Amino acid sequence: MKTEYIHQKLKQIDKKQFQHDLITWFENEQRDLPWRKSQDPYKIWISEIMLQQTKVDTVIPYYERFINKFPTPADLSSATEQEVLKAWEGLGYYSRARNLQHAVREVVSEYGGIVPNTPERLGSLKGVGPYTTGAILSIAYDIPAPAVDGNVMRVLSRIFLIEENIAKPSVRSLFEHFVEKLISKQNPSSFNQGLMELGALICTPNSPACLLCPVQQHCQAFAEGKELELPIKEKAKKKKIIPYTVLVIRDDHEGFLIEKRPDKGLLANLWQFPMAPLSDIDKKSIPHWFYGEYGIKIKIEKQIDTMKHVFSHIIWELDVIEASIIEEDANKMERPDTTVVSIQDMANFPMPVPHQKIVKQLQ
DNA sequence: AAGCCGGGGGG
DNA sequence: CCCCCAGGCTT
Repeated sequence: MKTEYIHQKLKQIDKKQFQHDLITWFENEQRDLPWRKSQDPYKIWISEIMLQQTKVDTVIPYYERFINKFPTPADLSSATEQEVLKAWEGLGYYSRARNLQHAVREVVSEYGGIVPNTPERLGSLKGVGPYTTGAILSIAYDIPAPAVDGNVMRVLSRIFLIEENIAKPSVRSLFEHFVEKLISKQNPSSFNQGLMELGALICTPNSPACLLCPVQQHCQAFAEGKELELPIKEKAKKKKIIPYTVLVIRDDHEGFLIEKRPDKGLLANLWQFPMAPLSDIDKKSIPHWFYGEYGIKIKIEKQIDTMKHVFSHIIWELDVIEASIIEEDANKMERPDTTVVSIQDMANFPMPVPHQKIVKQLQ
């Protein structure tokens, strides 16, 4: 049934002509991007992980710094996790960085530092899913494998007028079967990158430049004036708002109290100023709450700022206040994951963006 | 299949 | 304010 559907759709375009039009356009019009200067599988890999859910312009400076700091798998393998997180600071989805280092260590120990070139070995590495597997195979190794991301699904849903909900995992698999049939065996790298580049430059979500499109004559959505109706996608759910009071606590020697977040979940292993959950406690009872949690008596000095930070699924509403230490109870065990550092030394600790902003204000 | 996981930019 | 993302892991 599915194969019949794909076959039916594919019959409606001239495959060879489509490949030629797409590849020729890509090779003439592609952007000059740092990861396109080499075919080094390690560098392609780094770029593909960074590009997950992240725009090209954001990635470029991170990629340059990262490759500079960790030029080879061996370099990344021997770094500390905090170094890697610091290099990733601000990029988001920090599990990407942890998984990447874990996988690179496996490549060094199991494959002599050579990135594997089979879908099975590549796809079993941590953080390397179906998309990244196909991207590395095709771009670094010239192997015809589908690399289907949101861009590719948007482009192909328009070209073939596919009215399936692209948010469903089963539909991504449908698109992979499509690309397996459609991909150029001679030049899978330019074919895959061409689809993605087209999605980034021409076949954009809200205002596609169909009049400039190199594959316009193949596009069924354009022919029927439906390009703005595709792809079909379910609406995102509402984000839950979570209020916190952020405590910027000074000691008597220009030091500030920061803590390491848990090693799982949101912003794992990053550092932050302590945060009191306002949904659990009353604002007036913050010093009492803090004494219970940290064993340190504090006094609220003044409000510094309020800020809102939007994540993929929640929203932090932050009330930032300054506090001072009244008295420290030496009998109470200090939390192992807290430390007192100067503003200057804080630069060595990876912190979430809203906390980076607080640091910047304190300077 | 659904939830979790960041951050920035555009309209 | 809304929307858009060059995905993968966990449950």
